[in-house]
Amino acid sequence: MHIPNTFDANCPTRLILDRIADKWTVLALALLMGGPVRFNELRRRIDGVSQKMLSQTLKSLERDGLVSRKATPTVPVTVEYSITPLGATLAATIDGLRVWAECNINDVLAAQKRYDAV
Amino acid sequence: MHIPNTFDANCPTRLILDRIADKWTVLALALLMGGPVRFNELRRRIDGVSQKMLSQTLKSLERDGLVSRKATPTVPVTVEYSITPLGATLAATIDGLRVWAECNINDVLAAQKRYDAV
DNA sequence: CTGGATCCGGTCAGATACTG
DNA sequence: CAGTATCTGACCGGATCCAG
Repeated sequence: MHIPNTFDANCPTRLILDRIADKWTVLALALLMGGPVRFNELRRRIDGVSQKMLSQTLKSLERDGLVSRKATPTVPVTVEYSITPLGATLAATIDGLRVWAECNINDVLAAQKRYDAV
Repeated sequence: MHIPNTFDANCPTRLILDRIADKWTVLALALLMGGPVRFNELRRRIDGVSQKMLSQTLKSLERDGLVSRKATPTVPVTVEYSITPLGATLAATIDGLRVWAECNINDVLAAQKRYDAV
């Protein structure tokens, strides 16, 4: 398995990337790795996400089979989102990105500073 | 090292994600893993990218210290983009995503089909 | 060949209000 | 609590033209 030398508009990589390459998706998946979380709880934990965006993000994740939604008809209703086995494998991959970010953020910021100084 | 339970608007993860969470960035990085590539060559290999978007993407990547740009003053000028050591570590991480995509695209598509059928 | 500058239509995302 | 509906301004990205 090695890197292709072209990326066709609808190769698997592009199809997946077009779907998950937004920050909310990645953040939601990462948080759900810790166990089931309810809607508003998720909203609180992801700083700056609007309820509209979170709603859309979760719906897409559910459609892709990466997250499952369970509503219990209490009053008021409570909804729990949890990661699916498939989603968990993706989240594990994505977590590598988070780790990279935490390890290398300083190098990136330094590079930006150097670049902007010119 | 474990997953945080909140994502602050300017935590490292968010800062990095806000920068690289677009398809062009990821695809360009992946392609540059194979060695230096020139502008138009890159353009051809990434199906559908406009020169404007590619230009912007490469400039951002250069600013972040992930890619280096080398112009040789031939006539006409030729410009070669190559990945930096820092960029290579990110690309390796990102490649995990590409691999995941290729392995699981069918499961995702099947899930979508199931979801849409309802 | 490798871009920058500009214009412009479409989409996205925030704000707000409302529902079960 | 967990969303949906609508409206609107901002931004993105494509097309085109131009320059070094």
